[in-house]
Amino acid sequence: MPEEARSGLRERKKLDTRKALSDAALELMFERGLDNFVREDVAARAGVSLRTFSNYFASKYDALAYRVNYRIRRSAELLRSRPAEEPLWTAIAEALIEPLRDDGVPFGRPTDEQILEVRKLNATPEMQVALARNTIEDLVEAIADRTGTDPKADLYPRLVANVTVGALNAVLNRYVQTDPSVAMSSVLREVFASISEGLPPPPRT
Amino acid sequence: MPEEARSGLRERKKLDTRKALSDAALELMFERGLDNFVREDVAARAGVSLRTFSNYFASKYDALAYRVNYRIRRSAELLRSRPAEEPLWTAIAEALIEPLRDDGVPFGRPTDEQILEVRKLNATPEMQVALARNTIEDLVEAIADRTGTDPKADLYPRLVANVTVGALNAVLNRYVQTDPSVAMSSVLREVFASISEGLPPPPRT
DNA sequence: CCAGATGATTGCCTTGAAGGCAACTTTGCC
DNA sequence: GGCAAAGTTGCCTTCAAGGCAATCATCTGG
Repeated sequence: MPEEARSGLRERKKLDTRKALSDAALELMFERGLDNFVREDVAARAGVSLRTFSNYFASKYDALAYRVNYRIRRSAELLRSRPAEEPLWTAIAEALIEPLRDDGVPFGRPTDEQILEVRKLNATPEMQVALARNTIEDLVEAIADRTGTDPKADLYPRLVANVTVGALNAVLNRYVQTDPSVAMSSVLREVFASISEGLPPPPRT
Repeated sequence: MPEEARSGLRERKKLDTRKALSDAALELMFERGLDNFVREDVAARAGVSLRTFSNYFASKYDALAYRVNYRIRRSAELLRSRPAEEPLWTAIAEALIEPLRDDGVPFGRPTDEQILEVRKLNATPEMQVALARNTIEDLVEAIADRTGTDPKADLYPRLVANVTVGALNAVLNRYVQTDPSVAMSSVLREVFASISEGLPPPPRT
């Protein structure tokens, strides 16, 4: 059972702490830059001990990746509730897009320096690890459910999940690296439509 | 200029050291298990200092990923020399397959325990990242060349490269997770054919 | 409502990773 | 042979990861 779904004071407090730690990490990154704060700073700002930080997140990057990972988990859920007759890649695209809408702008409109920090963050291998962790498996499960395949035995759901994450990474990389004048949602729709057509060679530039 | 292409005693020695470190890491993993050796052990076996290990590889996982990364770089080269009229995904599949043939069986036929170690290794996010690092860019360049797109400005080559790596990861995961009775090359051909058809939902089991 | 059980928080500690710096050694080249 | 460039090494500091046990908060059954 996912932590988000349970109730009770204890569970809610844990969730609050996790979110507080994640937010503190993001704030510190924006204030000081990615390399100018340590886990202890994050713990201090969230009002817990360093050891407690370790109980919640395996690394600074896990804390920074929390929001994104949360969104992808939500996307996996949403994928299950998309209409059954909807084409697979449309369902995947829409499931990925919806949590982006909800999230709004957590820290106000980003300044140029903030965008630069996010770009640096996304480029680090540690961040890539943090993003890969905890998300692929949820997607594999959801896709297996939807397509009636076996997540353990069949290659198919894992393949689709990997392709999905690969595509998402490409779009995110591109989004942060160039001027985000085009809305990410429309880029995502195009990309997944293109995948469902087999990614034919000459792109319409 | 890639390190592999240069000559001279100095360059050759560096290459030898790199390979010795990578091999030592793989041997140690098979002998002791993934979690039962440290970078210092690897350095000792390769006959260099720990500090030198750090000069060659950023992490234990980078050392373990060296062979695979080397193969992928070779695949990127091979992709450029595939016939121009060949469909893109066929060219990619064949370019990925060829280096696998050359490599043979580096450590003899793997035992069950060795397969288990490789499985554990491939499952770690650290390894997934080590695999993607240093290779994606080469693939992006090669794909951009082949498709006449701009690796900086266009989303297309990055998208295809990410999808390729994602698919390769899925196959590698599957390969070590189940009995490798089917040759990897034929699985790769099927997978990329399937991608070029848009990955239609019901897989032929 | 209370007392034991269960789970969370914390401090302490050990191990390992990462990488800057300067001394020293090897290779390349004239 | 000898100088310059590049590779290797030891030493060092900082940070990360996580086991263990004590303490504290929440939960649950009587």
